[in-house]
Amino acid sequence: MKPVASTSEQILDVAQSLIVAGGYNGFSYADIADAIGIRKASIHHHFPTKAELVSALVDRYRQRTELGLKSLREQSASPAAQLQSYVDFWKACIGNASLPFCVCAMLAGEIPMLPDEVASRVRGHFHHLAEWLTSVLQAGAKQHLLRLDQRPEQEAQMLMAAVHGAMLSARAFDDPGLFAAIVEPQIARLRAPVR
Amino acid sequence: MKPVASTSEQILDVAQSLIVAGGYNGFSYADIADAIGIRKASIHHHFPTKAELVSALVDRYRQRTELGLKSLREQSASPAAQLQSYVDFWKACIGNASLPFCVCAMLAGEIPMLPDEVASRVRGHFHHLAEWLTSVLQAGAKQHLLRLDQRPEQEAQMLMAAVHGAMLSARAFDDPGLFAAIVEPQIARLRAPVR
DNA sequence: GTTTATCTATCTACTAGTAGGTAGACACGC
DNA sequence: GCGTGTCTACCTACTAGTAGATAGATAAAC
Repeated sequence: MKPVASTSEQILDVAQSLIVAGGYNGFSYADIADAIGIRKASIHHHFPTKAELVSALVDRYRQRTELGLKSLREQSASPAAQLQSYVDFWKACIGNASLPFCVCAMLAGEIPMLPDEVASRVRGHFHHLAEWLTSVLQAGAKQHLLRLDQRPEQEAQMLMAAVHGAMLSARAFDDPGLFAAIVEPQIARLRAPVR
Repeated sequence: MKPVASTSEQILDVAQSLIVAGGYNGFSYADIADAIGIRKASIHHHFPTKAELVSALVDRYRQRTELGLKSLREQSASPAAQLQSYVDFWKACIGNASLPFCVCAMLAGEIPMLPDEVASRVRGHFHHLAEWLTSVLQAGAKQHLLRLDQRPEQEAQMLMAAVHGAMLSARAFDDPGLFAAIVEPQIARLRAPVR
């Protein structure tokens, strides 16, 4: 039996799925209130302003991501396996529609009109993810398990863009399988043995 | 001297730049009215509903894209040069901040909550772009000027995702140069002579 | 052990402002 | 005169956010 989530966690859960569907301006306090059966004012008790709510959401999202990526590095044997696990995570999310888009990718598109406190957190997530990918690629190259055509930082950026672009295409073409079709060859290219 | 644009064109111009900044829910009739110095009601005269306005905008955007891509195929010598010109177009847009994001890429992220008439048009743009890229890649492969690791349709999807992902990263990292840094190696990979 | 005070989470009811959209009048050009 | 475009003035629904009340839990004071 899963313990009942606290109200503030429930609020963040609903807000997350609404943001994934429609971005920062795509949901309202009323939407959340209706979804979990409380009043709008109760949400303001937990998160006084919308900017604070979304900031808290991004903080939680980043904390979970950091935890996930860290345990990935500890559990997965090789850098190649780590990359694959990262991609597999999103493949599963998009496949079963549980989290069919990265919250921060969604928000990043709206950066020009996001409250500063939210925008800077979204940028933080991008920087963190880029660093993680860079270090994995670097380790793989050092062990001669991955073949990089570019500097690790640049390969990391390319991979990240591929992942986010693939999420968008999967949505635009309404084809979850498209995500893997786009991302897998990129991984395969890195994994290919030195020729 | 550039002729003064018609009111409805001005409305679409402003709407486009507002959507590029914040998506479908990131602008209002009032924003447009303020920007071009007319009243909200006048906008409703030209575009009765918001869904119609954005639909017209996407139609115009697609028409311009089709024209641009068609003339690209006619003017540019080789398929490789055509790909490069396509990428250079976006490089310039992002560099001088004139159109630092594809309208349809922005809207595609919000597809789950877009009005149907808008969503289907956005999907149409994605399909059209994928077809154009596919045919260019196919021609390049036939002439042995491009080296494809995957089927042309799949290479087209990969390139498209790279372009959209690169737009997002350029925005998230607030670094226009990042777009080229991500996309150029992908083009270079295709252009590389057969080994 | 009862009283008093404080804290937490919720509620109802409200605010000012904004959303998209409408009705009807006015002016201009063909 | 009729169509086109713009205006003022308005509408209803919804926005984020606030005020103030209530109920229950916790804890300190006597």
